[in-house]
Amino acid sequence: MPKGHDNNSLILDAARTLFLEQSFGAATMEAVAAAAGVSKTTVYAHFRSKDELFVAVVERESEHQMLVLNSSAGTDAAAVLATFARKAAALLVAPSTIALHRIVSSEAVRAPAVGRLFYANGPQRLIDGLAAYLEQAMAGGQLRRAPSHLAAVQFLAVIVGDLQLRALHGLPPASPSERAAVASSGVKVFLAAYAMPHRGASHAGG
Amino acid sequence: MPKGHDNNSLILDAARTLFLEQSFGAATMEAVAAAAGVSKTTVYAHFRSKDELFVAVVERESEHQMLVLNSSAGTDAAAVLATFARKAAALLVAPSTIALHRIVSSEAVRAPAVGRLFYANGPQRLIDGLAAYLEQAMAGGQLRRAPSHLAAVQFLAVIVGDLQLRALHGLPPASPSERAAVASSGVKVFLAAYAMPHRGASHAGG
DNA sequence: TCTGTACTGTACGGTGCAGTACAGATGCTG
DNA sequence: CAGCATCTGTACTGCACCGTACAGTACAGA
Repeated sequence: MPKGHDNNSLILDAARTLFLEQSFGAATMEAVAAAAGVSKTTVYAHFRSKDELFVAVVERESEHQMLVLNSSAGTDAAAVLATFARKAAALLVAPSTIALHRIVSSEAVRAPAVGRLFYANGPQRLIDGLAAYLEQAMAGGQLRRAPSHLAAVQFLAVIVGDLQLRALHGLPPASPSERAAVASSGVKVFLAAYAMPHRGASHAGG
Repeated sequence: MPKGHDNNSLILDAARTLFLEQSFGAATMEAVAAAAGVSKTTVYAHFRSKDELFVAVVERESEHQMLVLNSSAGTDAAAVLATFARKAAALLVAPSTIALHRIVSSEAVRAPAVGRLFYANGPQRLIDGLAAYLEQAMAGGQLRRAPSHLAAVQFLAVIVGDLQLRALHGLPPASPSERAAVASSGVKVFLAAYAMPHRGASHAGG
């Protein structure tokens, strides 16, 4: 019965909420049990330790960090990227994303495996997905040929700017319009380097 | 006597080391005292609480996150930026920088003031310094006119790519040559958007 | 009705840590 | 030497939390 209403899911949901709202250290197992409407004993019946519960939460949660770009192969790359940029910027500074980054990076010292797990399931996939699209756009002559992985990383970096860092440190969140402005300006910078030149050229990329 | 050998400094140094190596939570006051070669009572004579000690460490430490770009006004902007990029990339992924980001972002939930303190003394200053230089280069006709603060943010973002994020999550550190490659490619992307066009144009920024 | 499984609620052991109390040592100054 | 500030070492309080034990309950199926 992989429904999503069994105690296992209830516990995971409760743990997710508390870990993200507070931190791994500040959230107690008793609070998790209470939030799940379950006894502490039951929590330990499902997860052998707090660490194991943490790993389960991170594993499930980091997969929400994905974003599909429905390329529709023929469409104008600039338009596709602009849309993607807005969505990606919103995702990268979303409260749950920020909270996840916080707790994972903080626990990454104690448990390096958690850090790798998160990065591989979250950011890495996002980058790879984007890189695949860029590769295709390069092959289709819409973008200049260049290492696609590096280009993907640069794209994501330039469209968020410092917004993610600011959010991580608890600075007041950027308004959606500010986010859109940063994302849009970032796309222009990216395209200045990677769009096919109509006339003269100056190359960019690794 | 603002020398740096009084117990106050010894305690700050010890706390810095332990907080950065482990975390705020994992470092105990007894360990701080021991590392400083001082009794726990003395630690409390200098700092009223662990939190106060933490703030003092963050305040002192975040100022090391600075970087001066000796512009020499006339020099080629591309060269200045390339040099700066290498140094900045190294700084941004340096172990102590990463560790500081980790603990601050993690404690920013509990104590938002610490997050703001760190950001203002560290990243913000770096951005502002770079923005001032860009402004000057724009005025001098070396770079296209554009909002300098946004450009500075984009510059820093694109020259580190995902290296800082990877480091935060404990992924194996990038080699100096990889860092240099990412930084150098980032500079090219930045200049593609912000260098003065020699012929035709497509604008970026804003 | 018997049995197995999953859960509840509470109480407790063990541990680790922040912060304090206190008695004594050390050293500086007049 | 007297007086004062600062430091040491140790022992202590108080507390929070992880993880477990245990006695009892709900319920499904044979």
